[in-house]
Amino acid sequence: MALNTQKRELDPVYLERLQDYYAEHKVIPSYSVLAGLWGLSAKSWVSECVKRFEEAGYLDWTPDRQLKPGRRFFERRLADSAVQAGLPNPAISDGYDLITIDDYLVRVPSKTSLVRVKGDSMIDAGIHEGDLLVVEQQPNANVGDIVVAIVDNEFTVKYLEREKGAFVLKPANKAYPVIRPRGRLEIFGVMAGLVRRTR
Amino acid sequence: MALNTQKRELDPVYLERLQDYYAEHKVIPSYSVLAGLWGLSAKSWVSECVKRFEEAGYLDWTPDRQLKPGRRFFERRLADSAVQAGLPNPAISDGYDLITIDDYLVRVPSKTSLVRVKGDSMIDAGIHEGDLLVVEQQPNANVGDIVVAIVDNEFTVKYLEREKGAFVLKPANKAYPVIRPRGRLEIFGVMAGLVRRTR
DNA sequence: TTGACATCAGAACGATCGTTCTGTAGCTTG
DNA sequence: CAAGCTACAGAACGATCGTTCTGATGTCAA
Repeated sequence: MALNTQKRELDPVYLERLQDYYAEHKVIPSYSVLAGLWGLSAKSWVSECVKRFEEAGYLDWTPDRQLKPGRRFFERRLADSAVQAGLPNPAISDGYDLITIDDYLVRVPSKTSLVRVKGDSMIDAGIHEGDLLVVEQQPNANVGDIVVAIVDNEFTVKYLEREKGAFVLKPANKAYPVIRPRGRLEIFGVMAGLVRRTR
Repeated sequence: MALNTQKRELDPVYLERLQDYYAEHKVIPSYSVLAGLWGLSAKSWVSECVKRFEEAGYLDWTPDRQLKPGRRFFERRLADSAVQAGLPNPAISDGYDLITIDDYLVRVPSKTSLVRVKGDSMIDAGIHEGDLLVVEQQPNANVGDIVVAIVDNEFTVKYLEREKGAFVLKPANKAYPVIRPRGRLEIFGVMAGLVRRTR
């Protein structure tokens, strides 16, 4: 039926099953479990299939030779503006990798927090009330960054700017005043991203 | 130094190291690798620590008794507006509100796609160029929804509105015209959320 | 019909796995 | 200062790991 453009085919169903398993357990199973998952009863054949997925970039190995997801494993079709007919076939997709949303936003898990936005003082920066701000915790920031600062024992999200040698916090909404902190400005972290749920 | 309110402490540094390892490899390593990661040289002690993380919900086991991330493994601290002194200790914190970003945004993985936003036609809805739109694929939508429609073989993000009995696509930017599709309006999906990365 | 090749099954094997047991050093508590 | 606990190290052990080899079956082109 299908033309054998490659010398070797790899079964997209196998990949889907593995991805579903991973989605549930967040872990790549052992070869014996894989055999059950794929309906095979020979580990040797599992080994062969794993090699193909490895060559195709769907699986990889840690430095300690543990099986792990490869670069293309998390590809969720990033639908681009040009639309081809119907839904794209992820197994043949060429090109791009988009990973999980979490990975997209979080670089250092241990230093990343989420802050829920209150008020509309940053509305002109596209930051709405109720949005979740992805914040990388760090004690200092650069001018122009959107920072989460601690003012009067509360979080506040503002642009960090410099004014006459002193740091000030500028809202992105003309209805709000610039905050000129007396004394030291305590910075909780820098905005690294934003998450909004609309349904 | 620290009061031993719990009979057993678990080292938050261990968890952070493991989370960072997982962020890099997407896999929980073996006990020997964990020993290296944590600077221990006895697997017996690794086993003990793993048990504590398991009891705390940070680690878990697959049905096949493989170690996997637990329910709290991906939790990120949702910092609320009221700030307590200093940084919260994620390992001992109680009363937290922790969520995972993927779960927050994606309800039905198999029907969820990401679409990168082009242009500023929805700027007044806080949707910027370059943002990733979380889209739940479905062929129809309600009036007022923000939809991703297919017009002239391209994705376009607009409000779905009704005008004289016909569906129209309204931008959230006065500089753009309302789109009145001739014939059937093809809807790719409905916006379920938004993701923006700013660094 | 006969190779050539791909797809699987099954078994053997050394390596590595996680568990468990014993031992020790340091700190607390009484 | 003795008892008890925590925090580790080290070794032994059976279970399981992934690799590799042999062989059966199916398909397809020559």
